[in-house]
Amino acid sequence: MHELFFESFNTKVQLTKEEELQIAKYLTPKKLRKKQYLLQEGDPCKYVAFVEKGALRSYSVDEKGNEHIIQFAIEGWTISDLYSFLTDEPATYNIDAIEDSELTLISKTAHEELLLTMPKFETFTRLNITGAYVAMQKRLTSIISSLSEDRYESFNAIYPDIVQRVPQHMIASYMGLTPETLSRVRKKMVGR
Amino acid sequence: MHELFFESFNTKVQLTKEEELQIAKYLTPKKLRKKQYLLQEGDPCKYVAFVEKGALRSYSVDEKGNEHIIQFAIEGWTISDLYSFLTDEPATYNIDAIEDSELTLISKTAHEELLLTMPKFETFTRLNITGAYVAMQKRLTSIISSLSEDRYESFNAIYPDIVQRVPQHMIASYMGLTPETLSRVRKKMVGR
DNA sequence: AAAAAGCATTGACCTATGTCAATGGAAATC
DNA sequence: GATTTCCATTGACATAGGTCAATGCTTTTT
Repeated sequence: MHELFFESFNTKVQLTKEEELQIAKYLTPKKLRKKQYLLQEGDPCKYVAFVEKGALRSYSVDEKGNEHIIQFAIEGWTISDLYSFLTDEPATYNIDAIEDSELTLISKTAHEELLLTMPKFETFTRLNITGAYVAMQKRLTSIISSLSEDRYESFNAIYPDIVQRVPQHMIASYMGLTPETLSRVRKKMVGR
Repeated sequence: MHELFFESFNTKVQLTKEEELQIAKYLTPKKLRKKQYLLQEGDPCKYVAFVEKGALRSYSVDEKGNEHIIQFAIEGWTISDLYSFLTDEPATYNIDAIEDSELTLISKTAHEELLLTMPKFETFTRLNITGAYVAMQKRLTSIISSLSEDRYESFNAIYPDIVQRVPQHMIASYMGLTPETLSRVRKKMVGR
C-alpha cells in the first residue's frame, strides 16, 4: 500500500523508514471504479489524490453541458481541485476515474499537519507544485501559440501512454477541440 | 529598497527584523527602462524578479514571428522563466519591461541557499508558486471553455489595472487573439 | 447471444477568428 | 514643434473549427 507514493517521494526527498511510517499514518488508501467520482462540482475538495494505479481526469462542465478536461492523472501523478482544497470553497471541477483505480489520499488536516511538522513534506509539496506549474505553463503556451496539429503531435510525443489508454474524445476535450475536429486533424496528419 | 517585497513576504510568512536583514543580503535591486529585456530567449534565466514598481511581460515568439504573451507582472507580482531558472536550460521565453520598472532580483544561488537555510523562505516560495498555479489553472480553464467575449469581460473584472496600463494588442496576445479580433469583440460588447 | 451504449468517422453547412491592407489619431522621439 | 512610430479600428476576404446528423464498429451490459 502507498508503494508508488513513497517511491515518488523518495526520488524527490529521501526519507528514513521511520519518517515513512510517520507519514503513512496520515495516508488513506481508496479504490475507485471506472466512472466513479472522487469529487463533484459544488462539493468542497477534501483530498489530494495520488494515483497508485489507474487513470483519472478532472474537468469542468460549461453552460451548454460540454465537458472540458483540465487534467489527466495516471500512475505517479497527483490530482485535486487545489483551489477548493486550499480555500474550502465549493469545487469548480469534477474528478472521476477513467479506469478502475487505486489512490493514496491526503486529507486537508493531514496535509496541514504534515506541512507544519515535517519539513521534508513541505519540500516534497513544493517540488510537486513547481513541476505541475512548469508543465501547465508549457501547455498554456502551446494552446495560445501552436496549431492544433502541432499540439496533437506534441501531446502524442509527451504522453504516448495517455493516448493509448484514454478515448480520443477526451484527448480532444483536453486540447480544447471537438471530437470531430480532432478526428479530422488526425486524418490530415496520416498523409505525412 | 525591497519594501514591497518584504511587505508581500510578511503577509504570507511573518518575519523578524533580523530575518529580513538576513534575506536582504541575497537580494539585488535592478531598474529597467521600458522595452529593456530582463531575459532573452536562448539565454539561461538567472533570476526570479519581484516587481517593486512598473510592469513587465513574458512572451514567446513563434515561427511566424508572432509574440504570445504568457504573463504580465505588475507591482507585487513575480516573473521569471521558471523552467529555465530551475534547470539552467536556455530560456524559451523573453521578459521585458512594459513601463520603466524597479525590480528585486533573487539569483539562482541566492534562491538555493535561502531554501536550504530558511524554512520560512521555502514556505514563502511554496505559497507563491501555489497561488500562481491556481491562477494559471483558472486561465487555462477559461481559454478552453469560454467564449472570447466572456474571457475579455472576466479579464477586465479581475485585472482592471492591467487593462488600464497595457496596450490593447498585448491583452489580445495574452488572450490568444489577434488585435483585430479583440477590437471587434470589444465593439460587439459596447452595445450591451 | 442479444441489445444497448459508447465511440470514431464523415459530410454539409455555419460561425468565429485570422490575414492583409488602409486610415486616422495618439504618443514618443528628435 | 515637427516627424516618426505606435496603436486601434474597419473592411474584404480566407480559413480553422464548431454543429448537427448519419453510419458502422466496438465494447459493455444484460
